[in-house]
Amino acid sequence: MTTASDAKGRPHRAPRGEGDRLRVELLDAAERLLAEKGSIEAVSVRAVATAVGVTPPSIYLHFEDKDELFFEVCRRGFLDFGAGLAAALEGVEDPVEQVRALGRAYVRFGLERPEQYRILFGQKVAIPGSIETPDELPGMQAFQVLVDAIERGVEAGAFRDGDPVTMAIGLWATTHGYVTLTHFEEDAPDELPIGGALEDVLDQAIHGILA
Amino acid sequence: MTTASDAKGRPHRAPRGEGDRLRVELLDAAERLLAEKGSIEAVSVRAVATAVGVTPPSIYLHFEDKDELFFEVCRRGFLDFGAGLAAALEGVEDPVEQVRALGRAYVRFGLERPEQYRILFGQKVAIPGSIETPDELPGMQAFQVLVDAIERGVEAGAFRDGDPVTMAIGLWATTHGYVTLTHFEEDAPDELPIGGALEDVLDQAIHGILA
DNA sequence: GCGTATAACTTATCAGCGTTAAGTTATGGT
DNA sequence: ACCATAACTTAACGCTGATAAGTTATACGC
Repeated sequence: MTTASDAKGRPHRAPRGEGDRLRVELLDAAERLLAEKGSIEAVSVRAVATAVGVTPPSIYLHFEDKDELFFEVCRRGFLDFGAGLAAALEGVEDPVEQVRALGRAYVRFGLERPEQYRILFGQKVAIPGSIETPDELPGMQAFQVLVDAIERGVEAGAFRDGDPVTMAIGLWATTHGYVTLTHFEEDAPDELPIGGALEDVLDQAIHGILA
Repeated sequence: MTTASDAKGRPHRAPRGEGDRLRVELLDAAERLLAEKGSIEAVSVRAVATAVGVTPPSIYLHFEDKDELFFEVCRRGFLDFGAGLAAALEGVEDPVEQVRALGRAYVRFGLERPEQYRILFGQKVAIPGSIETPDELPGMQAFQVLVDAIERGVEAGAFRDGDPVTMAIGLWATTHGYVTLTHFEEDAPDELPIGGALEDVLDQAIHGILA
């Protein structure tokens, strides 16, 4: 077992210029293990390393530390999320309905992928020093999509005349809170009637910013 | 140092029936250290033990494990939370203003004690098996306070004619989401303009359920 | 006031964690 | 064919949460 292949026959050493191959494999493994275990603390650096057939210190050739590794995992996950939101806008013309569609898409993502959502939004992820502007923060573009939709609604006279960013914060807070509470409900011993209230909750939130 | 007193001269062994004295001291120390360090992971069992002048294994005579210790810390904190909500209602007659006051009190707690809030509402600590009904879940009574306030508002004709529980869910989701997002903002390198939007967000949410 | 059961706490130790320093080996340009 | 070095390993550090086994002080029955 001193020679270089794991169970899948993978040679341990990548060719010269392609050290990043291991980097990607580490991210894939970390993402998978994270979905399995459900929390960052439950996924050890050692587990990630052995999952791809490599020793733990190799990770530190590609990531500053464990935090950076999992931050990167989350950043990748946010790309899916953003894509889902963007897709929700397609074919919807009315700005109010666009906002409603975004809310539904947001909640759908949160409920269909609870583990991933919890990691992205519900858990404290250390932010590496390499990130300096808010634009680089994962999820920020997704927020901007919402702000833009509201802005269109304001210009169209559908929403009240106010700061779109503030309205977006309120809506984001509502949907995020709804998702989190539904997660909590699922973990709770008996259930609150939260799960079925989405449409009403969205109605209320949107009604709150109508003109 | 084999004999039994720490820096404060505290004898290490409690009298016969009063083993719970150490339990309380451990909870106090854990709460203080949690506030200092800002996260559970940063507070080791060893640190809690030595803070009260005791060895680490002593903790396990009073708590199942580290999770239970810190869940208990938060459960105590929740008594303050409930009291804060109740206090927020005092002197406020108008149901709409009562709901607004509850929202403010909720957010205030979430922002002043972020770690405690994260543990209680963020489902970061496993719920001990000893809890069996929702009523025992921390925060459930607080939710009922909100439902009752809304119900009064509905009866007074101030809020729309609908299910108070559904409206409460929407408002709870909004405040909870607002708190969570503000936590996220504080961890971020630069800031979103979330922190100062509370009053507007509350306005929107309440406006959404007005008659 | 003595004996003794046991509550209250300690000693010693475990396996696992994230991380680092130093060593090794395969690779590709010259 | 050489050799600089990218890519990875070996070995180890100090820390963590946790447990099993040992010790000591206390309070109650007699």
